Amino acid sequence: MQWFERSRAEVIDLLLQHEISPTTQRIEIATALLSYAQHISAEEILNKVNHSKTKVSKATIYNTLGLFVRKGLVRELLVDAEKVVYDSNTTFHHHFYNVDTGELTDIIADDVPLNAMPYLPNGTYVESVEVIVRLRNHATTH
Amino acid sequence: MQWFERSRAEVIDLLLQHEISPTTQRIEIATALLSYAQHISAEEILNKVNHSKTKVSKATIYNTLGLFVRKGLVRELLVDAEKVVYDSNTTFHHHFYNVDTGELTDIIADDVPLNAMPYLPNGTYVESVEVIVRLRNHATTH
DNA sequence: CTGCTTGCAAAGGCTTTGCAGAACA
DNA sequence: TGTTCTGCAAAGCCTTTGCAAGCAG
Repeated sequence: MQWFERSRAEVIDLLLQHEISPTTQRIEIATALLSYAQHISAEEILNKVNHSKTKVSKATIYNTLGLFVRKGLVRELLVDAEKVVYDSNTTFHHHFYNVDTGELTDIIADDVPLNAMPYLPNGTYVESVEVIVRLRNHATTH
Repeated sequence: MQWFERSRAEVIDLLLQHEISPTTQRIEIATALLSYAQHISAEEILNKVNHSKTKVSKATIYNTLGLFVRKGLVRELLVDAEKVVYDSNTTFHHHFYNVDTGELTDIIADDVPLNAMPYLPNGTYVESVEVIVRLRNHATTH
């Protein structure tokens, strides 16, 4: 699945749809998040944004990411003990994580029949489902 | 699924089975891990162990946990951006994580038909699969 | 002896916080 | 002018590392 670099107007629209006032910094960060690189870490956003005209501080990056997650604009994804990435694709899908290369790719949900949700504890409902399939490369002739 | 407090001999055996030399500290840590509280964090282990006779340093806890994971004695489980827990149940199963209470419970794998693994990237094999179903409590009358 | 283990304390890396100034309505 | 937002620097937290002492074979 590919993403497009969104137009400024599109990004602003998306922010508004999620009840986020579209400040310059937030537009910048959202644009980075929504660009073709779907899975992006806080640090990568920091780099990406600060290569553009608008500079954004670390504090603002982190605060804004937290805000975006709370507002449902992006999904927080735990791939590694020490690695959180943000996923701009909020549709229901899962992930391959290649431990050897660090590569993270989507699995469209329909490919993984995960419909049965039996025995839900009483009084609870499902907020989200996270499936991470950890891959390794086959040992090959070196 | 319930676990038993293992006998010292059992724990040593388990360590040996995983090619881990059973030092005093490792036995202590393994016992904590294998006790009824299946999902336990580094900090909880630290507390648990240091309430026993044998004190173990933080450094050793972390090093030992790393060792155990590498040797396949326990499974590292990412529940929260900032929370890693260790799961002494290494059989194939998944987890409910109640965001409201922090409670973490098992889903036996058979209850979630997750057999299809289509479109595996070329040259890779599945190392592990992690499914976390995030739950919330239904809003009720207060 | 020689190598593996442990533990202390320091270093590290990422994230959050406090607070003052800037931007916006 | 009041509220929201931003950014700097400091603080915090969990985890790792360096290194010396301890222990085991």
